[in-house]
Amino acid sequence: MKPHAHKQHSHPRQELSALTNRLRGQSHKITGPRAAILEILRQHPHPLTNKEVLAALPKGECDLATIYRSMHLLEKMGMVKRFDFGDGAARFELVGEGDDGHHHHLVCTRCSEVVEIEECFPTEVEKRIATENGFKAVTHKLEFFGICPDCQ
Amino acid sequence: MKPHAHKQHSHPRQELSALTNRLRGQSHKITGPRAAILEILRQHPHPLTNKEVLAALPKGECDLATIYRSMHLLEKMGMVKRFDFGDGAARFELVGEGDDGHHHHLVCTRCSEVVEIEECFPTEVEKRIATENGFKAVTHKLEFFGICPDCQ
DNA sequence: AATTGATTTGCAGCGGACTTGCTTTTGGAA
DNA sequence: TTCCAAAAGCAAGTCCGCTGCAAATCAATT
Repeated sequence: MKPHAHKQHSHPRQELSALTNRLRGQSHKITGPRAAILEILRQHPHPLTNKEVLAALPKGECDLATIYRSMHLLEKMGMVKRFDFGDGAARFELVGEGDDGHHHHLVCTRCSEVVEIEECFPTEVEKRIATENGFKAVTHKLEFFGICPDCQ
Repeated sequence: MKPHAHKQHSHPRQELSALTNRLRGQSHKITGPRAAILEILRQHPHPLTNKEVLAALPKGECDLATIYRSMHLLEKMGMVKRFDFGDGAARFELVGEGDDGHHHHLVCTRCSEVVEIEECFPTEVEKRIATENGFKAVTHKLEFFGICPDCQ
């Protein structure tokens, strides 16, 4: 796996204070580990595994179990979005305020380079699929896989 | 998780002999466990986890490790297609002869009911995504999630 | 039909991702 | 400052999946 090169997220990088305020607003504590994790996510606007977050943290800063628990909290609060690239490790990305974070990626199957993708599955077709099958609250997970320019 | 109800696959159910012939044709042995696994897959034309296959087998018929190994073999031969519903367990489905097995599912997040979906991500858009980013051999994974009629 | 040898199986142990119970620490409100 | 609910650290445990090795087995050959 080579160093990640990514397209930037479309929404502006959030201030750390804005992020901690969102936490505080929900009556959660701003602890050292949580601030550190948010700062790492802020600095890497790309999907990161919990282990990658741990590695990016000043060592000894925080336990891996705490990262797992923090990600659950942030996910439940909608501050972070979970992605699955099919390699068995969940990845998390900061979500902009008021955004739902729904988007997709193009992932290189050789080097794991990740590109953010604007395109999405057509809403009308998804709605038709839902009603045809009587399902409610239908969403989708969609990721693209291929070989990046450097790996061809 | 209630009993699975599914739409039938569009391609006709294959004969077990046709399946074993495909194995034999690639100079693999037709062993008891392999025949039993193929028979289970044939009877359940829906994505099954390895543990579900084991449970469907007459008990003691075969070891879980053998199922893992057989699925790898069948996947490599293109006789089986791997799906990922995001719950941490891979699922496998028989693929028709000459088919690539590419299709998608609508999964109930409450009871895990699975419906096969005909629709697919527009090819032209996928091609555009590939060329715009310089990627080759681009495919996608796409699954839909929602609440099924019974669970609403 | 018996022989034989490479393939396959069963078993058991291992690794990685993720979770959880419990004790200690800590943020932040009173 | 005091105090306590919330959070962190640690360690053990769960679940999925993989692998090394000895024993079993398919199927080719005699």
